[in-house]
Amino acid sequence: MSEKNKKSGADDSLDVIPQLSLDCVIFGFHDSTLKVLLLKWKGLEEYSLPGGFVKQDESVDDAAVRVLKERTGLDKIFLRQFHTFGKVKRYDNLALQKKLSHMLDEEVFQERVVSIGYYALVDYEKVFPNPDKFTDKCEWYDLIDVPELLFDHNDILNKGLKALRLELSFQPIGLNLLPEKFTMPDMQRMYEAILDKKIDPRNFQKKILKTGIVIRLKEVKKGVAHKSPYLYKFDQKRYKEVLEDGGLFFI
Amino acid sequence: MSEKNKKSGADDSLDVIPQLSLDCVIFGFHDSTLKVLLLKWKGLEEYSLPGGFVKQDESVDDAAVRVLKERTGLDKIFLRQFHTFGKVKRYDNLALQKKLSHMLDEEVFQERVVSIGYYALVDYEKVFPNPDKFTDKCEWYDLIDVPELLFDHNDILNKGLKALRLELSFQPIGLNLLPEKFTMPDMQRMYEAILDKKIDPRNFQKKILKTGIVIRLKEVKKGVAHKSPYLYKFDQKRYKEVLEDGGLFFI
DNA sequence: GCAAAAGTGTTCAATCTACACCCATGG
DNA sequence: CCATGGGTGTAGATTGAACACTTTTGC
Repeated sequence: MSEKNKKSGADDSLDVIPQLSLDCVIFGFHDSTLKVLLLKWKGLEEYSLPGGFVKQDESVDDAAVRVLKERTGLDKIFLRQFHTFGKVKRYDNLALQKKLSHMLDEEVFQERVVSIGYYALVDYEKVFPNPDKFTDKCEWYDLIDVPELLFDHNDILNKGLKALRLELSFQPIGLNLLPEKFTMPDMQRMYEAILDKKIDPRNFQKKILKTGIVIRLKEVKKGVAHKSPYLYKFDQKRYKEVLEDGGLFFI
Repeated sequence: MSEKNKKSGADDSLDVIPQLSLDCVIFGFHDSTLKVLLLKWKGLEEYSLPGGFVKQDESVDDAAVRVLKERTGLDKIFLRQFHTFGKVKRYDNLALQKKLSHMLDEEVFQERVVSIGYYALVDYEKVFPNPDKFTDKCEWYDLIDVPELLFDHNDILNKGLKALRLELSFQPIGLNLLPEKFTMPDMQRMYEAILDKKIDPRNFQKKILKTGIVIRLKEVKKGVAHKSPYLYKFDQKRYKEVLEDGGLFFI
């Protein structure tokens, strides 16, 4: 969605930085799988990442927070800038122009746009997807089901996923991706979904507990079939310490 | 140097992306210390990182290569984008305007600029520092001697250094920072300079040799006092493999 | 009572860390 | 010949990987 332009809009669009956008890869976690939030464009069968332009009086980070809030209703979430995409031709302008001519002016396609990529980790349950004026659907997709996206958004998504996986290796993750109370298997499934590989539950638990980022509660999760698992919550103080120390730990 | 603008220049400047610049933290290595290339501005006692704007018909990466080539004469070097700096006020516009009013138009300071940070690792011996039209000196500085820089360039420098240190932890480094033939102590001193810590020479050698990225030559370095050290060169094929595999190795 | 997921400990291998002495060279 | 930096191996500690059985629950 980032490829709108100051010439295309009307009211809210004269005060943005031209030729510079941002795009967000918004990850959520549900049913043991990693999901991404995609927007379906009006009148098209095609999808893109949520994105937008940077206003003259807001920082790029704030713009990302705004886009995220607009699309998911969430703020105070985990958001990381991971790369800026600056190729001259980030997509086939001509083909795109045909597809989008019903809602964007011609000039939009004459100017290249540099886009700053962010990824976010959000609590799937708390998100209320909310399309914008160019799009009519805003939906979660399983990573493996992600279709071909508009612009170079498949590249952005892949690079964002790579950055997330790398970051996972030396920073704690989960505070914004899991619900407040969660079980150890929940957390393990999150790691497995992100890394796309199986992890041994004994070794996993040992590692996580050693970091001290989680606290076991006195409750167990009831109402599930089979043995009731313990509930945990994050020790936010410790979590932040580990984040800042870069307390390298690998899964 | 990135804060010039299409309005400030004359000939070469109308075809750049407005409000978007790039800045390069150029690291070199000499006398066991890590150096950074800084530019001194004409008529001022102040310094900045080398930087520039992105032309409409070049990619951001190409623009960084160009800036690097202009300032150092080098190409085919190691260059990495590490962060995009997008605060609204990246520096004190008013103070800066006073300092630079003799060579930049007033409007330059009215528009904020977002800057993409790159760091480069170059062979100190092969660089011919070359100031640009805003600057009259282009010199290497020891990291610890870096003065207060213009704009937010101290921030950019620090973040670039941090990114380099992190990258050092899981990627081979040195191909562009050391001369073609080097000794194991040379390489160790490079790591020590970058990480700013002492490393045990036996453990260091073991680790480096295990990765296979260097090949011991049949020659030794002559003409130095004390025992002649062996010379090594990089096994470039293996080096690139390890780079791509992200063959995590820690020092 | 049975099917399915949760919980838990040990062993072995690999890796990391710490550490000290002899050697070769130029001066 | 001596001062200086280069070269090298081992032992102990730590960490990582592999692995299986018992428990609890809902149905």
